Amino acid sequence: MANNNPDDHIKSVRHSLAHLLAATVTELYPGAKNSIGPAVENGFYQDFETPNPISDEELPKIEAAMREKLKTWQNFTRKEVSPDEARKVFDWNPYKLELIDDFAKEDKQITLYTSGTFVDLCRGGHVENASEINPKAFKLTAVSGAYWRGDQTKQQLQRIYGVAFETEDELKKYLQMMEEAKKRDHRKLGQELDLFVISDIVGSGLPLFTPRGTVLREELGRYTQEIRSKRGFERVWTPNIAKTDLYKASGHWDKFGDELFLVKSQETNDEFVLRPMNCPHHIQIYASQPRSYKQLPIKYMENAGDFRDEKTGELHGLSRVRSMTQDDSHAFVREDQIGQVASEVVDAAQEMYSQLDMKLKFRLSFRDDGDGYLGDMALWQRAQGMIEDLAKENKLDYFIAEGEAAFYGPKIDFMATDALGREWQVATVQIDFVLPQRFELEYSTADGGVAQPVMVHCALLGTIERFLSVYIEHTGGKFPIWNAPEQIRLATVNQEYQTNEFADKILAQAKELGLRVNLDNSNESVGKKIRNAELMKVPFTVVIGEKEIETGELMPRIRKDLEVNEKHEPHTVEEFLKSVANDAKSRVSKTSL
RNA sequence: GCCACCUUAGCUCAGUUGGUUAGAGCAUCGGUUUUGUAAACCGAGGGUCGUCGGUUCGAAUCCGACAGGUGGCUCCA
Repeated sequence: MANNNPDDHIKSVRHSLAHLLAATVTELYPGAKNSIGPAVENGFYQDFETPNPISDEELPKIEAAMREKLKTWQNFTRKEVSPDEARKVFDWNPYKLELIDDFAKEDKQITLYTSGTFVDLCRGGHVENASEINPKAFKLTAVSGAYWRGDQTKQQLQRIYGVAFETEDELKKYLQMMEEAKKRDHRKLGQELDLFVISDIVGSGLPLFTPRGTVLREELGRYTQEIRSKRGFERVWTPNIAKTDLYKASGHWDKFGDELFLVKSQETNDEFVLRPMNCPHHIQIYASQPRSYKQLPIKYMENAGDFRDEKTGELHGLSRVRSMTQDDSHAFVREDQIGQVASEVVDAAQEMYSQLDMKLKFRLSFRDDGDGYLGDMALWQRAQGMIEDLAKENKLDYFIAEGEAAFYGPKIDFMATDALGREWQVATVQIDFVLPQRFELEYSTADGGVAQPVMVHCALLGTIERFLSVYIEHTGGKFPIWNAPEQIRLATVNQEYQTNEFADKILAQAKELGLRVNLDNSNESVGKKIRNAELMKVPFTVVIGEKEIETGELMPRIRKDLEVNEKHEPHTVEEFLKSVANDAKSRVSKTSL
């Protein structure tokens, strides 16, 4: 199918390569059966049942065979067939037979595509001629397992992934981007910059934060609270466990029972749950007193530890953990306040992410027809309508995703784009009519009656751990002054008494200003000390020796990515420290030095 | 949990087809040096080769189980 849209063309190239891969593998591995093979972002894949597992060492061999075969291919020819004809062609392939049965049931026209000697069941979307595929612009990248039709209970197939582009150059660029992503991998930087560790004996998915990593956590945690504090949220503190009854009442027990960590009291035999989320706790604070319409909205926030027993195969650095910290907040509002409160938190998120130098997109996550959602349809529709109105009013860059809702209500999910152009789900705002109902929350109305509040859940960072994984990769570990674990490194030239005395004085002054500063007075060369500070990506390194002692002026060395006005001016100790302290306080990422 | 692959010193990695006391760089420690903007010099310590079991005269190397990790799948309130 000829197409002038370049996006569609590369898709056809990728899809055609999936055919080529299927043709090559079924030939190279007798008995191999291909199932499906679509074009995906940046490339394609094809699933196979194979007599023996294929290992990634075999990919180059397959790739070479693909290039050979490509030479023999010309047109993709299309043929419409009846289900029975198709069954005859694929009598050897149970996956295709299953698909044919499904298509027959749906009364779909069945089409076969032939290229070279390879026939596949396919609805189309190929290049017209195989010569449109650049043999130097694709590469097989990985082999993995994938369930037939994405169903865990079904046969697991071998999936071979490839990437493909129009030109060799684009492929090269893509591979370079992947290299850069590897360099910035938060697990790698987490170790190199000494931010967090994961200990086997503590357990997988349970990251331990070092002093440096803890600074980051706490600076971000403080920021997310400050930004909401300005908007009337009050801090609360609640414990990490609660009786199972709380989660039975909230519905979390049924919804994801096997992901809950259970804790048993040896005294009373009572069962507790390590909390997977904080809403029920906050609800109990709301419910502890009679509330009046005059008090609403009541807004609580807490950077709260949560625990979820994720399956081990799903754990990944800081982005998927078993112990996490949500910068959670819950507003209990009257129905007429939903819009106002929700747009407040949307506004908060926008302020925050612009400060963090990340672009935001908004996904309106609505329910689909499936079950597993609590609350009646009318409530859902009302809430979803409100969310969409809100997105329109705030002129958000949004799209709607059905089936992405929480079980208790629809949400706005915030997708942040990082420095490498990758999108991550971070913040979320959720409107919830269900939990207030389950916990029978109420407030007295102006006319002496009672009404049910609505809950607005919101986490700006999402979880601090997951956000850190994104943020570390976004910044590449070059943190801005305000949250840099170490802001200033003092490097002495020698170990003379006067040098140390002067350095100690600066150190004390800096600490007085609340700066995070370290002194390196080890017996190393100045070059080595600079290098070490540079490797740790410390924003300012200050060499201290005779010159500085004499003049009382410092010549700070500034990390390259920080924008400065007057780089090489000497500054008095006081000027320098105050300016760094100001930049940290106002959370600027460039510096006024 | 499932599929493939991986696990050698604190870190990054060598270690030939199974064959004596398992190596290097960085880091650490000791000494010399007292240093001016990205790596001073010399020396030392550090490993039950992830764990347990098996095959073998002999295992870091081959096989199995378990643990941890990587890439996916499934899941993701």
